[in-house]
Amino acid sequence: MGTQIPKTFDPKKIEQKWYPYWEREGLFKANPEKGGRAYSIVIPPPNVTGSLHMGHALNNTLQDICIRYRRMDGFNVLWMPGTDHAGIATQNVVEKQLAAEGLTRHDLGREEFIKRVWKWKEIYGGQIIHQLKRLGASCDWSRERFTMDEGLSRAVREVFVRLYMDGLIYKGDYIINWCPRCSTALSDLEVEHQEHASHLYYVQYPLSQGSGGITVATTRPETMLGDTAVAVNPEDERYRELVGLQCILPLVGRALPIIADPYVEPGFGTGALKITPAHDPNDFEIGIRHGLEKLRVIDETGRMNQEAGAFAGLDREECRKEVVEALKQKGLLVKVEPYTHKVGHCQRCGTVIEPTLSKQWFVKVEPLAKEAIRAVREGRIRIIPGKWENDYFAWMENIRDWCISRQIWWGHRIPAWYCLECGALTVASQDPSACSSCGSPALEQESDVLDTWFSSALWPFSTLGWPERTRELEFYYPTSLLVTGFDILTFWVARMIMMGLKFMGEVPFRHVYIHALVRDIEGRKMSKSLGNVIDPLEVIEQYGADAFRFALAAFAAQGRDIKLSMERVEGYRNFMNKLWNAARFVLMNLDQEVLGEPFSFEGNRPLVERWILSRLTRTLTEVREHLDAYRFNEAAGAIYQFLWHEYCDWFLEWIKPSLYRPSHPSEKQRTQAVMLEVLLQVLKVLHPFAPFITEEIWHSIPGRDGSIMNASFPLPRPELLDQKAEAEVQLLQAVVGGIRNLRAEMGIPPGAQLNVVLIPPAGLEALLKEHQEMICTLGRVKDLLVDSKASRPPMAVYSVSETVEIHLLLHGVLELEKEQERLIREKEEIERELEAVRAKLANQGFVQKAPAQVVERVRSKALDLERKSRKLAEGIQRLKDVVRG
RNA sequence: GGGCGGUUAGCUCAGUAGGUCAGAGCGCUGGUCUCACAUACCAGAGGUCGGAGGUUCAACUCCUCCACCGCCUACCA
Repeated sequence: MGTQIPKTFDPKKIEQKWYPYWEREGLFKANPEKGGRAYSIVIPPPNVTGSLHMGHALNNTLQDICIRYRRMDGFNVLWMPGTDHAGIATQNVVEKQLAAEGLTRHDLGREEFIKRVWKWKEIYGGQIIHQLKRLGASCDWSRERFTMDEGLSRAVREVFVRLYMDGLIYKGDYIINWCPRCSTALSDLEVEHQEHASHLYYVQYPLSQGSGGITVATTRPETMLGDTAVAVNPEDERYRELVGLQCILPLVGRALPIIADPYVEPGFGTGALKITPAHDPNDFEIGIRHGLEKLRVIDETGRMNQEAGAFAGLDREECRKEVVEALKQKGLLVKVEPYTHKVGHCQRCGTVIEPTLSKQWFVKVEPLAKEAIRAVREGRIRIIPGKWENDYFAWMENIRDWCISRQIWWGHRIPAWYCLECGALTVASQDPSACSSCGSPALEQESDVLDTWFSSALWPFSTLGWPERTRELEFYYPTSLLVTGFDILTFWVARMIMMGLKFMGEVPFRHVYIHALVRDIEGRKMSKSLGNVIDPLEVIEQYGADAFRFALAAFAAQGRDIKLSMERVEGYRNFMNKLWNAARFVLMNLDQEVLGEPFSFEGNRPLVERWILSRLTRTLTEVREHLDAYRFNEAAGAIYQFLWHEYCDWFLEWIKPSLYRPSHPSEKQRTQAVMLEVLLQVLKVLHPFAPFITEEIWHSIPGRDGSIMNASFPLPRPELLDQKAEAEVQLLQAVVGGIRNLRAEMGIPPGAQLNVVLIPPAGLEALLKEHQEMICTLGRVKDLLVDSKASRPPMAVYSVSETVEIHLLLHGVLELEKEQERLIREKEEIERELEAVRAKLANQGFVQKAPAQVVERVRSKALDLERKSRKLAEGIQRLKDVVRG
């Protein structure tokens, strides 16, 4: 007999064994020179500061499934890995480290600080890469990139310069989102809005002329120090006479014009709005429309500046209190109402954003967005599930210019130089030695760096070597698929599409698969503050990477978030163990001869073999279809169902007698060959989901050369489909099920001997007779009589399954009354069903309008039920006869 | 304010293009250590598919309204 493998599956050992093997053998390596059909994915580069969380785990599991599937299916595959320098996030981490030493980045100076960040990156930055390896990710690590690499930095400069030359990058004074903590500008996307319970303050602004005043409502009284107007709606009757007059800004004494602007909602507050163009985006717009002065009163650190007069030096929050107090004393605070509204916070540090007037660099996105919309509209890119396309369009159609400059140090420094002589700007991809305008060598580079997402936007082509025309670019671009979460659809995906179209003249990827969010079991986002984070590495530690990956795939139904808990992974750990033991069984029952021979699909086969091969074929077809459509859960489910409930529960049990007590050695070996072949195919189809265990089992079967990764992904053979065999087995299963059910209902222990008489309709007699042994084995029957003409045995319990009468002979006394009741209950149930079916058939509309196929199906169901009901009636009658004597 | 999504067995969820789709896993109940597996095997209970209308011969599946929950987004201070 065959090889022995351990009784329970130990994931840890095999994970440690196979990942290094794959790397050593170079099985993840991509080579464009080999040609063939290209299939490529670029990884969404995790932040260097990051460590693996559930989102990464899901994201990369799905990518790995796609990649391994295509690789086995004969594609020339590239999975391009790398990390993102994550400007603000990384700078924050290192600054925190410095703070622990009592230092700030300014103590070090720019150059030293950047050195320090690089040093940090070398030490801690690779963490997530190791974690991805634990998961089994089959990236081509030899190509790993970092967004601050020399090559990628060159791409960044090149893109910046070209966009600038095309007039798509400009610098200007605009109101932007300012984080006083990070001390930098942020794009709109980096601002998170949260509800705040706050107050609405009503403040009286006295008129310059005569008595009276105008009351404005504001949530931010401190900004009044920067007010340069008061606005009302032009349609508002209440204020019509005041428009054109002036009022006095309290506490400051400045005269403010009262203007009319349609933006003002008459119904909100008092209908009068104070205008602070330098600290509110809407006021800014109004300011431009009316040519108002823009007066900054809050500085980079969130404190009031000199313009705030008496309040200068105060923090924003402090100042609010003081202003309110001062107004109260002057009797100008009319009232205060509680008010809840949304306030912008810094995505990275949570500080309240200060909208501030500032000189920044912008990308003019509209022309780029137009092309990007077209690419999706025309189907050159497909977003899956399709509903996300709406979000994409909605965002792209209302897109605003993208603020790309950041006032931090860690990142791609903007390739623009100011001439200290003439003030002209030189933008160049190479460091210039002289001013492009006056030729002076006295140049100073822009100190701002670029938004991190600027370099990420280039990722699909910068990682492939752009701006060089590399073989990689030629062969692997456009990439085949992008797998990502919806949260960065706008941040990243949309921008990659814009940049890809602009600089490669072609979309960056064909498909975008948007996966769900992983939540905790109660549906809450996993977050450190909630303490509900499940660490992927702990899951791997406990249940193994394969079980974890399979679980994630099985939960990845399109359009719904995943609620994950350890218990749910456990079930899939059990599945892995099931596979393990099935393999163990196969190995224990393999003859040497079988291992030597290649499997042949030809020849006459007994029912059970035709059946399992047919079922396998269906499973393979389904798995391919589901994977091609990104229905990972369905694909996983199909494999699970087939392996556990068809291969293990029925096939292996069914063939045991012929393995243990074969009538001919050749039959045994033929069966063994099928048993082995089906297992091998399952291993291959399962490999993308569970790479470690499948590799381990693959190698434990003698005669396998090399990695399962080199095996080809099974192609279904349609000639193996056998509907007749499936129908016949279904009937046999029903009969076995009927016997088991009777036994359980009668409370007969599985050990007890059973005698059974089956009375089938004449047409089924041969089939049942032929498979008496199977029925006996699986139904645990000792003596079985199959005879369509047999008379009903007197002392027996009775059931009808698929028109086959099942009589279970009892040795003891049959409680006739009870048995009668049981049959009556069963009959009633059948009758209820029958009634519904009959009503359907009696409905003229149904019979006339429904497709013939459907009507036929209902008719035959009615016949079946009638037959069953009749047989039950006969059984009941017989019992009555027995009782009478 | 706008948009989107969810509401199916005790729990977590499938149900792809209206008619064997009322399903799975876990949990539960009863019975088994049956020579691959107790991380297992066998059997079973359990849902008028959120509510109300409508379309249709036929609706969990399409339409309308309502309720609750969640998300995204926005220029009502």
